[in-house]
Amino acid sequence: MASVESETVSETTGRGTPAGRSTTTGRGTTTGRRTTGRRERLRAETTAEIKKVALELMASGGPDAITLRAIAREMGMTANAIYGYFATRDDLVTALVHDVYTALADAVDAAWEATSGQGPADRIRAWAHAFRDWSLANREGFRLIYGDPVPGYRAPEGGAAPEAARRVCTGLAGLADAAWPQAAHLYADSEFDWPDFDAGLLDKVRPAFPDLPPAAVALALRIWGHLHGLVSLEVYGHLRTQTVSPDKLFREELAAQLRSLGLASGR
Amino acid sequence: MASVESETVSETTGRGTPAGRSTTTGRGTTTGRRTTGRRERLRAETTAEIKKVALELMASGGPDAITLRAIAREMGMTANAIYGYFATRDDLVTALVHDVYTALADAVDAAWEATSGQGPADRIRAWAHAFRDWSLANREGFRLIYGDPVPGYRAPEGGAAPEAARRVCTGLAGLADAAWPQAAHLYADSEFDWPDFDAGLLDKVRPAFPDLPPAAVALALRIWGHLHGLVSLEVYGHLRTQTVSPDKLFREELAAQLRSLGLASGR
DNA sequence: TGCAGAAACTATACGCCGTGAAGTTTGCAC
DNA sequence: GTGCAAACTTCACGGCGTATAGTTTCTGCA
Repeated sequence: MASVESETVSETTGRGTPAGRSTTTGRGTTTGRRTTGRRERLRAETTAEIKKVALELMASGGPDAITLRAIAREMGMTANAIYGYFATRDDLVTALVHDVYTALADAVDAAWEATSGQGPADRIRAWAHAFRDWSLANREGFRLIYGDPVPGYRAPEGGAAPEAARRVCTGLAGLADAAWPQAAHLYADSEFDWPDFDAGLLDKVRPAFPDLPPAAVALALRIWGHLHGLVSLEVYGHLRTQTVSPDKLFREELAAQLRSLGLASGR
Repeated sequence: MASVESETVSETTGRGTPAGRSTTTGRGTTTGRRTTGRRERLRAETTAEIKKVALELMASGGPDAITLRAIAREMGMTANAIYGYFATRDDLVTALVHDVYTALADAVDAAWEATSGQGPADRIRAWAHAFRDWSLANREGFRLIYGDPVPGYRAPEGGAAPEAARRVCTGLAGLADAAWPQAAHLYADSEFDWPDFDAGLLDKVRPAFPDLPPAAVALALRIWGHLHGLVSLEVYGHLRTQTVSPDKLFREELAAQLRSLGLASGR
């Protein structure tokens, strides 16, 4: 189920000086412990609590419920106090997107690792089900990551989301890698070449899977699209107004996908 | 390009009596024209203008920019005046969702009709490209329909969206119908049965395509998922941080889809 | 033709929201 | 023990949806 916990910091400082930078590391007088660390520890704890409360609010009221004032209320603070930790509401949301996306990536990676001894079909099935299961168990998190997170939010250039997305895509490249021996011949006519992909993605994918051609990375992105589409329609409630068996649909999708990859649909 | 124009009414009345119901049709004194119609005409025009302004605001500032106050400002009115036409902001948004979704359905239907003489592969390609082209040309509309439209919006039970979605799904059933002669044998082991689908959907699909089995409807929904996923990732900017060629990806997706449907990929 | 009444609209107000500016407390470092 | 910065509060602004009440304008009928 991979609950969402946070460790990223990405903080800002109070007005005035650029702080969080208690330059000297003075020693405590009597305890022998670095007294310097205390404030920083409190700061880290408060930062973590802000994010924790924000995620709780999100879980119960959707991404829209993430408001500085509500968080502050919950923590017994003033809304403005949060500005000591995040320069702006969007910065907070960006940090949350990072944490939540990381939790998703952890969940699918774990499913992949857990099936390391099995065949490609079973591993791909496990990955895909982990993706869907996480998304349905964390619908609000899914909407935070992939939808319009919060009223006026605009993601920063190149921020947390693309980074985490690349991690997920690297996992998908692993699926393509596993399927490639059987599937390669189907994509011989792919027009993709390395320059078609983002450099940041290739930096992760090519070292991990040195033998994989561009066509396989394109395949990974297409699989991402398939899974994302079905899950997204389900999370946003568009699918349940058409069928009462979205899970059956997902399973048939997987079967068809595996078949079209040339993998025995076994099981 | 199928611009979004509106004709739905879905209005409410001012406080007090349930109006919009000028019961008697009195005749004008001198002109011979029914004077009764005047107010209703003005009313319809104002309703249309509200929606038009709302769509303009959405096009320029995203769904978030749809605020009663902004619309009123644009129209030289007070925000509260809008309550004479829509009981609530969500009602307005619901009307907009209906109009925009209808525009999307019109666009894909038109592409389908325009290729009525051609083979299934070409028709499916045309439909899919119309879907993507409309979505990219109306990104904000796509987000309005498929995302979280506006801060606190919750779609009404069974409202405009499922209805329009069913129309799109019926179009998709047309694709499945076109492909079915070649593709049927691939889905012989489908576990879908009629009760798995929403009755409202079947009411539209089964009369239109009497020979289509449940498996084909499931196929239609899966194709919807494929296309929606890729386009959704693209509209929300998740794809462009991984590849610079989302269009190439979409074309390869279509080629693979057609191949997996047993349709010659011929172009 | 005049008038009751309804429809359309405005004014005011409330409680939310993000955020800026300025003031106050607290605790660490010297 | 004193100075300074970090942490926090208070006050303020403008924007939001919307409820209530008041005002204008048009219409249908006597």
